[in-house]
Amino acid sequence: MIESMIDLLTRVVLIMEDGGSGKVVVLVDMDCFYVQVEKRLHPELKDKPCAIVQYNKWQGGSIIAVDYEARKYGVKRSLKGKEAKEKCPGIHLVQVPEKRRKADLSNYRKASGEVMKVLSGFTSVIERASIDEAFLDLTEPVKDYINSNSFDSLEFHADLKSTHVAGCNDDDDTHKDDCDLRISRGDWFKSSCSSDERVLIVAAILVQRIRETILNEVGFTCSAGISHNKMLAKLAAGMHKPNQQTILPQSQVDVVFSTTLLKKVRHLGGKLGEQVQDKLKIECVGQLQEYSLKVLQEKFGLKTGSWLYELCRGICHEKISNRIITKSIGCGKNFPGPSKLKTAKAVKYWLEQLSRELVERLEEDMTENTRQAQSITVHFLPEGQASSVARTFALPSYNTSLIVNNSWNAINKGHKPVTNEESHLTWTTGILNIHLSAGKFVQCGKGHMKSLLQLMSSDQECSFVSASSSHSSIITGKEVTQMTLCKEEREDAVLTTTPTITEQDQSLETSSMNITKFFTPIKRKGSLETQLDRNAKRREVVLEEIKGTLESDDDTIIDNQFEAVLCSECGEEVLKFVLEEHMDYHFALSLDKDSQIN
DNA sequence: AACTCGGTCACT
DNA sequence: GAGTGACCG
Repeated sequence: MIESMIDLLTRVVLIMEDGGSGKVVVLVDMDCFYVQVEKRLHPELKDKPCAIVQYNKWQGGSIIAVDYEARKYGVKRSLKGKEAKEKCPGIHLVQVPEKRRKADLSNYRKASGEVMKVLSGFTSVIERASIDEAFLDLTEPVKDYINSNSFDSLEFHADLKSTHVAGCNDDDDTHKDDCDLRISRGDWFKSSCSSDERVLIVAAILVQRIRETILNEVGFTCSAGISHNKMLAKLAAGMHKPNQQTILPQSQVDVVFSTTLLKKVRHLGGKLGEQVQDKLKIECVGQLQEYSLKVLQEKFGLKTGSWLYELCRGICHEKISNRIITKSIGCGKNFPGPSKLKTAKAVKYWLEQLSRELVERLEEDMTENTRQAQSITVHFLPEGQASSVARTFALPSYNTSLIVNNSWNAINKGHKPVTNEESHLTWTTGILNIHLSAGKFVQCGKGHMKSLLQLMSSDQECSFVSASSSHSSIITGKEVTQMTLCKEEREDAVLTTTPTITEQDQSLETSSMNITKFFTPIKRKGSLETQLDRNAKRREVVLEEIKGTLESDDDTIIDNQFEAVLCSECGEEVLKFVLEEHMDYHFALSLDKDSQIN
């Protein structure tokens, strides 16, 4: 009786101390990720100011990533390469690889996968939040760590030099020492820390271990935020970068929020944040505490109101989903201003390029994740319209022509040509953007991969599916009886297929496995690729491409492809296996000429 | 004559 | 379920 009361009281205190979450949540954020990926590939760039640009013909290209050396000079995302050179003359601008005349981000996606794989060795709950960020739920690993260690043996002298505690003003030298000493000596356990801080400091020891492992196994540094929910973890991660980590305990929320700008909080960086700022005439998150729940709900709606009310007190109920692969795979391209697509020929050309990239990525995805996309959405932005239009159609098989034709029908439908000059149409208005996105993945049933691969590679007639046709016909189709819907979709499934155990289910490790990982980090086979491995892989990729082009496995034909021929257009010597791409280039040039004439 | 090219989620 | 739009970097 007494014991259960004490237990209850303890739980109440715990709830008060951690804002009611009862959880340990971490955000791992790779430092200027694209730059690190390129520097791993080109080690000579290490220690030099660097930025990554997409394309470079116009104003030196658009910057999409900047390292910390170059940031000192004021170089930032969305500047042009040219502007970066002006601010930082010594900067090295690395171009994103191009394939089929468009930016190709697959190097970065693959590197992201390497990181996610390392993370999955430490906890069973991971949410890939973007290509370079993941949330981890370390609640169980922290518990396990504490339970299986007497605190005498715990690493009181753990190297936590790169760990900060938010709210202790680290820029102020007097306070800085206090924070660092408390952690490095381990005094925290004996006295001054609340229980929530203690839990977070144990988490910090684990996160330090995770970050070291990422560095050792895949060669990237990252920063991390350690707190009780996603909002606080994300905020904390941004406080000390690069290659550092920050604890944000519930006890420091008020101090931190008194100076944290509204727009720095996740989801408040856009229009909503502006609205809140304007309607309430406030600048910092903490000031939201002065408003009652009722007032906030009146001004911003029931849901957003209560979200804001809790948010400014450090409370956030956003769930951490357990997913390290994406729910959709897409690719797109802008055709701004003069490069807008004005003819059917041009639109079809780019649909072909985008479809080829998409199918290539979907096929890799099927091999890696044993799942198949069931639908495609084509987004396009007609000139003069404020926003893009989206049309969805079924994807019964990974077939480029099917995607091109259905997309073309969708785009052409509300977009009537005004003239018809010889073989190509001219529109009054152009297309400024096209994006293709595949989704609605279903898991492939085990033991049926072979038949699926055959289905995929078989040279079947392109079966047209009108934009309006329901995808239920696919769901009732034969091939789907061999699959189960993806994990997250299963609850909604009306299908009566036999449930199979998915890869995802199997990858879920028990917490007892996690603890093993923390004590004796296991070197994962294959997680650290050698340069040799990478080269071998690249050769494979090239060979696969050639095979794909030829639709043949004959090695002698492949050998012939390394012969050079003279291009009829420009007279240059071109290897046979890149001839198709080379002719694509001339075709693209001719499209450009067309658009200048029109 | 241009903040790309990805992604996720909420609302209707 | 489809389409639009907000938000992130």
